Amino acid sequence: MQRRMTKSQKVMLSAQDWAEAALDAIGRRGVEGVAVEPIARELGVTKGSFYWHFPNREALLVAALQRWEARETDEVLDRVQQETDPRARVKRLITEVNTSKKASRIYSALSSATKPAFVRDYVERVSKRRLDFIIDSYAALGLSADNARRWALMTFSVFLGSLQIRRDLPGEWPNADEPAFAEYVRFLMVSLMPSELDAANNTPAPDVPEWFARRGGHGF
Amino acid sequence: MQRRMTKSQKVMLSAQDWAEAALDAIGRRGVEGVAVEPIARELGVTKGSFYWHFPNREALLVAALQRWEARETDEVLDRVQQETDPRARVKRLITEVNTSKKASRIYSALSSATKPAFVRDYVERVSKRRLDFIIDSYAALGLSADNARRWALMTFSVFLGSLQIRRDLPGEWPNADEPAFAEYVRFLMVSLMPSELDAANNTPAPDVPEWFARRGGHGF
DNA sequence: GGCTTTCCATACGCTGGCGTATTGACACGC
DNA sequence: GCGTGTCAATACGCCAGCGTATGGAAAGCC
Repeated sequence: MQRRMTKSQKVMLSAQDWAEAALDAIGRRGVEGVAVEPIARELGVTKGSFYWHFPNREALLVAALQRWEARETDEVLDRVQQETDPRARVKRLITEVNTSKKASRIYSALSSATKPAFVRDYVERVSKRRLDFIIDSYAALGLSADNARRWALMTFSVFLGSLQIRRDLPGEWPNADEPAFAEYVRFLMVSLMPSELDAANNTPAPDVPEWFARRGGHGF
Repeated sequence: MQRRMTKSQKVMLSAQDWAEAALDAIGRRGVEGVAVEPIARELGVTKGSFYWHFPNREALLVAALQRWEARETDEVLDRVQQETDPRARVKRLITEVNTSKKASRIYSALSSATKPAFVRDYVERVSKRRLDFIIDSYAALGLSADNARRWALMTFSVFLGSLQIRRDLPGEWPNADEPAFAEYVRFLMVSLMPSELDAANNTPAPDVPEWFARRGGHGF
């Protein structure tokens, strides 16, 4: 990628560069930390540059969010969607608990943001798209709609919770190179993957749903 | 609780009142939203009151965080700790996915906060205490240390993830009064509760860990 | 009823970030 | 080369929030 430059070899910034820097700032300082002048300093320019590319700060946030939404849907989901076998796809889904630290920080920063109201819309769309995709993946295993939904909610919860644990308690989470990590992922694999039995009788009896008898139901 | 008042029936604020208002502000506007003058307006006073009770804004944040840490440890954990039977305790733990919306908003706001560095210390302490408690609860079922840790990590992840889903996708989460909610909780109960078999043979074979054979191991 | 303590109001200066206006330096078409 | 368009620096006014200083009202003490 050849960047545009001036004759004196100084980099010319584009709106995309600003949007990317804003996304990075969201990950490091939160949405409130997306301030024009600090980002300009980080980019080595002044805000005179910014207000040529954008009308105001909100427009920068929108650009960053669009960039984020596109990445989270197109890239991440496509990466899993290439798995055609339903079971392999769900397995791939489970291993996604080990996503990049930067991506997870952006996600949770946006998730807890309140001030520009439209941020919540982006978060909601991305989250819903992810959840729906997971539901579809479980449905492809032969589960009923209700059961696919339950499994997907649990798997999505594990995914989101793992991101938070890795950030809040990095010492408690096994490193990707340790054997404990691979063991934990395999543990999740067993716990988050329904058995063929679940896929078979997925017409829940009114009193005893099929998932109830899965492992015997320990007397509750 | 009798509040102190002046003769003209005007409420006298205490430092605790400010800390509580700050905690509320964290839940509604995030840590950055803890601003002295806005909170003063909400409390119906001016910041002249605040700077009598506190030296500066950081002290207010510390007071709010101390209050939060005390509540999250003493209250919440004690509520579960009253269950003496190990199995009942884990079950009680799982139903805790349905905590108050306000508490969950505070937790995630603090979790994604970056600016005052000491916030992370409080979050880490509270999170670690929660996780350790869950680990102990699973260990009380007879699981080995490694297994208790795995189950606890998954359960804690589900708990944290559920909070986030309820906030980001409130429509996707079943309401507490719907039957779907009770069904989902029972589903979690089965999925997050190890079988007696797990508790029995918890000496992992080197090649085939015991959790591997739990449900047959679907060929990975 | 003075005196002190407690709690709050008011007024002020300061800083950081937003947005605008103006000017300037290249690059490019022609 | 000479306008014209592109990108950026500088200077300015504005506002919100922090922290300080000072004054003041009510209550308690004796």
